[in-house]
Formats: sequence, C-alpha cells, structure tokens
Amino acid sequence: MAGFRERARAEHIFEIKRLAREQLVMAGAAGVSLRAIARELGMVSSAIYRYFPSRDELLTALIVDAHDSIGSAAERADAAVADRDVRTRWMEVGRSAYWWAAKHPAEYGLIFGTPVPGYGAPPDTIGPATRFTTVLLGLLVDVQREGGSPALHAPISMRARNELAAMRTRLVMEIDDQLLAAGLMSWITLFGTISFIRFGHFTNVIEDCDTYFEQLLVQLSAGVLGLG
Amino acid sequence: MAGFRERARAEHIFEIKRLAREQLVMAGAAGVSLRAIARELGMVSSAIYRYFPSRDELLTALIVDAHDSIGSAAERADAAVADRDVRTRWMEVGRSAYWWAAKHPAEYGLIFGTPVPGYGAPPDTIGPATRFTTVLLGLLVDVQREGGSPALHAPISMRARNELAAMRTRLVMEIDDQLLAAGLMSWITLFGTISFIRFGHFTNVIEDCDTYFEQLLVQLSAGVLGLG
DNA sequence: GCCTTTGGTGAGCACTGCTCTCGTTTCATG
DNA sequence: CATGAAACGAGAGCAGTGCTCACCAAAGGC
Repeated sequence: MAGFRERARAEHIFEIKRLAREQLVMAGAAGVSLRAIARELGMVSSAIYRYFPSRDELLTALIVDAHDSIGSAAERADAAVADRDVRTRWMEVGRSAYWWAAKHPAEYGLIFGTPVPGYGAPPDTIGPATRFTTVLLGLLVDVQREGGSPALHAPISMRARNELAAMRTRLVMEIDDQLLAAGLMSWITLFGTISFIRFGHFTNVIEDCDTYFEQLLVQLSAGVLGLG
Repeated sequence: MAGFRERARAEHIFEIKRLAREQLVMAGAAGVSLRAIARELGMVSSAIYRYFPSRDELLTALIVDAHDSIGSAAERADAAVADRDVRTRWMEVGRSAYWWAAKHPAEYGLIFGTPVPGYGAPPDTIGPATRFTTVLLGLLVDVQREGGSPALHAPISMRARNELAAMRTRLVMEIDDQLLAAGLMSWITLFGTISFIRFGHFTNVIEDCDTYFEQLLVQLSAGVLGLG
C-alpha cells in the first residue's frame, strides 16, 4: 500500500531532478551542483547520494527523461493527426520536435549536444532514445505502403547500398534504398536545423527562425521525402 | 626585435593551449583544468592567469583556434581544386569538414556542441567563425554565375521569401531564393550529419560512417544543389 | 518486539577557479 | 648606463565542488 518511505523517496527524486533541471537552464550541464541542490532542499550534501549514486547518474536520469519527453511529444503529435495524410503527419512531428526544443533548450542541449568523451550511454537510455525515431520510421513505412517515392533521387554507391541493406535488416522493415536515404537525410536535417538554431549558429544569418523552420519542413516534405 | 619576454610569452601561451586541448580530448570541456595545466608546466596555478584572465578565456581561445583551423582546412580544400567544376569543389569542401572533425573531435564538439547558457560569443570569435561559411557561399555564387539551378525546388512562403531577401542584403550577394534555400539546407545537413556521427547518434544505425557521409555529399550535390 | 534496511548528519579528503600580496626579473626610457 | 615601470612567478588563502565514511535515528518486515 505504497508505504510512506516509498512515496517520500519518489518525491525526493522528483524534487532533485526538478532543481537539477533548473540549474541546467541557468548554467548548463557543468553548472549542475549536487551541493547546491542539497542546500535548496534543506539537506546535507551527502544525503543526495541516497538517491543518486553520482552526479553523472543524475545527469543520465535527466537525459532519459528528456528522451522520453521529446519522444512522447512526437507520438502525441503524430497520433493527433493519425487520420490525415503522411505530409500532414510529417509536418506535425517535425513541429513537435522544434517546439519541444524551444521549450526545453537546456534538455535539448543535453541530448543533442557534445557528449562527454568517456561517457557511454547506459542501456537504460537507448530505449527512450529510440521513441522519436520510431515515429519517423512509422511515417516512412506508411509512405512505402502507399507506394510513394521520394522526390530526392541520387545515385547510391555499392558500398552505401550495403550499408542501407544492413540497416534494413536491423530495422526489420522493408523500405526502398532511395526512400531510406531520403528519410535518413530528413531526420538529420530536421535536428541539424534545430541544433543550428538552438546552438546559435544562425545569429546574423537568420532572423525569424520559426519561419525558416516551417520553410525547411516544406522543403524536406516536398523536395526530399516527396510528400507534396 | 622580438624580445626574450615576447617569445617566451608566445611559447607559454602555445603550451597552455596545447595542454588544454589534450585535456579537452581526454575529458571534454569540463575536464580542462587550469591547475592541472599549471602542474604539468611546472608552474604554480596562479601564474596561468598572467596568460589567460580566466578559464573561459582559455576555452574561447580554443574555440577561435578551432574555427580558424576548420576554416583554413576548407579554404585549402577548395583552393586545391579551384580549377575544377563546382561539384568537385563542393565534394572536397564537404570532405574537408568531415575529416577535420574526425581528426579533431573534441574541438568539433567545442564549436558545434552545446553552448553554455550565459555564454555570448566574443567579437573575436565571429570573424574566424565565418571562414568556413564564406567558402560555401563562394560555391553558391559560382553556381549562380554559371546559371546552375538547384535540384530541390519547393514552394517558398511569403514570409520565408522576406527572410531570404533580408539575408541576401546582409550578404551583399545576388543569389536566387531557391538556390539560397538549397545552399542553407546543404550547409545544415553537412554539419548535421557530422554532428550526428561525432555525437554518437548513429550508433546502432549506421556502421560505416565514412561511406554514408560520401553518399550524403552526393545526395546533396545531385539532389539538392543540382550540381550533378 | 526485534533487527535489518533505509535515510539523514557532519566531518573530512582532494580537487577546482580565482584573488591577493610579495618579491624578482626584464625592458624601455631618461 | 642607471632607474622606474611593467611583466612575471611564488605562495597563501577563500569559497566552492564531488564523493566517502562513521555514526545515529526512523521505518518496516519477520
């Protein structure tokens, strides 16, 4: 019956992560301080270690949460227009990523920014990390099923075909080389654009990023994925 | 006539940056420690502050150097095939970015990774930062002059046209909306791909990244920029 | 009711960026 | 060439960090 300790523990973990996220937006990943969190919680610093074995584990928890958050945002966006055509679904899923990043810039930086050299993503992170890409893959599968073909056609080298074939077997999905290549590029460009915007590479280049992103989604939809 | 002190100072600055870069590849930006550098240099920690007023300034110096390094790599790559067609030049410039990032992953993370929230790029950084994009713009200008037109055509909204027009006046260059849009997208996708590779988003997705990147350059060249 | 698990305390270690003072060395100027 | 200013290095010290450990109190299962 959900003992007192169990609930208190969940509450504490939640509060620690909340304060950590606060510090994350204020000073970046380097600015997350266990001692500062403990101080704000009215705890002594060593008490934090009852909930997170190390600072890295705390950050990992934030990464997992972030992946889950953007993943579920994409799932909801796709589900909300599930009855519409693939073009509409693509636009909505793309927008979901953009606006999630706009609302959670620090967390976006955490999952799409510079990884720490030694840091290997723990097994718990790879599950949530695939949620977003799974949504995108669903779109590709539907394009394929409806007989659509990508607008971007380019010669694919033999070596690249082998690579795409290997990916296909990993995904256990039947998607054309050209469609798979177009999908990969759309995925990269989607997040490449968001990263450029969020990481400041568009200062003095693009003023109205919202408008440009909308335009880019159209370019990818019409000019790459062939969704019209 | 280059006094003793002047040379010693340059030497010290060079050594400090060298050791900082070493620590950067070992433990990331967070792992760069002034005290550790001083220790390895046989100095006392406070002596470092005679050369760099703060840790942030040291990192900024590394950022400037990195921008200069990748910028000059692109310039050299372009110059080496200056007499060839634009397609060849695009491929070589793209490869220069890829292999620079492969050889300097830590520095790549420094300039294309997560920025520190409060950090505003000092004026000294924006000059070197434009070197690479200037090379790309040169390519676009030559495509335009040769009457080439991009392969990727997509409807461009009125708001996006205004944005592109503003950019054109900032650049003081005459480039078509469609070509400018294709060039922007190629720029983003180029670095988006390198970031995905270097930041580990292709683990369990793509095995042979070298091959995929070559394929992507072809896609952008043939399917986006229209260089054949 | 006992006894193990769990949670919180406080001291302490080794480390960090950074500041300040105090001599020493180099250099340009009178 | 002598002298004063500028540059430099040493060392102590402050405030902060992650993390460990021994200790003690409270909650919960047997």
